[in-house]
Amino acid sequence: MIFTYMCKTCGCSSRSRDFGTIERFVEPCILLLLSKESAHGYGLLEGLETHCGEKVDVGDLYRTLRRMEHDGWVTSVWDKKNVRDKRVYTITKEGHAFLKHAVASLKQTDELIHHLFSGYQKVYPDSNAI
Amino acid sequence: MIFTYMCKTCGCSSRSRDFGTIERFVEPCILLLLSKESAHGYGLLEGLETHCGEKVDVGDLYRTLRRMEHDGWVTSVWDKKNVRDKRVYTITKEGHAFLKHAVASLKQTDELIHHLFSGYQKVYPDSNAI
DNA sequence: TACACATATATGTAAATATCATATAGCAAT
DNA sequence: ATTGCTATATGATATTTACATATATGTGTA
Repeated sequence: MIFTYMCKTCGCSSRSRDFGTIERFVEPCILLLLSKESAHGYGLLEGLETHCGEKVDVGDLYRTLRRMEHDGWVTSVWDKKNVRDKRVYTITKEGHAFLKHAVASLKQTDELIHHLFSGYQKVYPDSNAI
Repeated sequence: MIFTYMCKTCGCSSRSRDFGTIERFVEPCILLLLSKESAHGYGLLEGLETHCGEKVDVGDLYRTLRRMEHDGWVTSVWDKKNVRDKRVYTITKEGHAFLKHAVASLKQTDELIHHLFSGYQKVYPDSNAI
C-alpha cells in the first residue's frame, strides 16, 4: 500500500508505505490458496490480489515462494507439459502447520486492532473513520 | 513479536518476526494516547505495551517520536520543572487527521484479515486456530 | 513483418523498518 | 559500592518492501 502524505516540515514523502500493512501477509495467503490446489507463481497472482487488497509485486512473489520452499512450507517441481514451463508449488505438512500458526497469530493482531478502534471511539465518539 | 520457527532445510531461525506484525502500528497508538493527554516518551511505555500487546523497544519509541515530530503530527517542549527533564509531546491538528486516516486504513486491513479467516474456515472447517 | 502485450521466472538495488546493543546521567534503595 | 529505575538518545545490523530490469516464449494485431 502506498501512502502519499507529504510532511509538513520539509514536504518530503519519504514515508511511503501506508498504515495497516501486515508484514509478510502474502505468505498465509499463498498457503491458503495452495491448500485448495497446487499452483505456479504466476497463477497465484489473481487470487493473491483479492486476498491482499492490491496487486502483489511479481518479483517479490517468486522470491517469497523460494524462501517458503527453503523453510519447508512448500515443495516445487517443474511442469514441462504445458506451452511454457511452470514451477508448480505444493503445500507441505509443515506448511499446513504454519498456516494454522499464522491464522492464530493474526487473530491476536485482530484483537489489537479492535482494541485501538474502541479506544478511538471513546476519544472521538463522533468520528466516521471506523 | 518474535517467531521461533526453525526451518526444516538448514535449521536456521533467520526469519525472526512473527506474522501479524503491523508496520508502524505504534504510531496510531501513540497518537491515541496523546489525544487523551500530552506525555513524554518514557511515560507512554506502559500504555503502548497494552495497545501493542508486548513491550515496545524504548530506543525505537524515541526515534519514532522524533520522526512524528518531523512529520508534524506532534510537537514537543522540554519540561524542566520535574526531578528529571522530560520532553513532553503534544498531538497537533495534523496528528489528529493522521490518526483518523490510520484508523480508516486499519479498518481495511481488518477486512483483509477476516477474509483470510473465512477462507481458512472453508478449507479447514474443523480447525481450532481461530 | 514488426510491434505491443501477456505469460512465466528471476535478480539487482535502494529505501524503510525493526531489533538489539550501547551511551549518558541523575536518583533511590540496599 | 552497586544495582535498579527513570529518561533520552544513537549505532549497527537484519529484514522486508518497492521498483526496476533481464530473459524467453506465445498471441494478437496493424
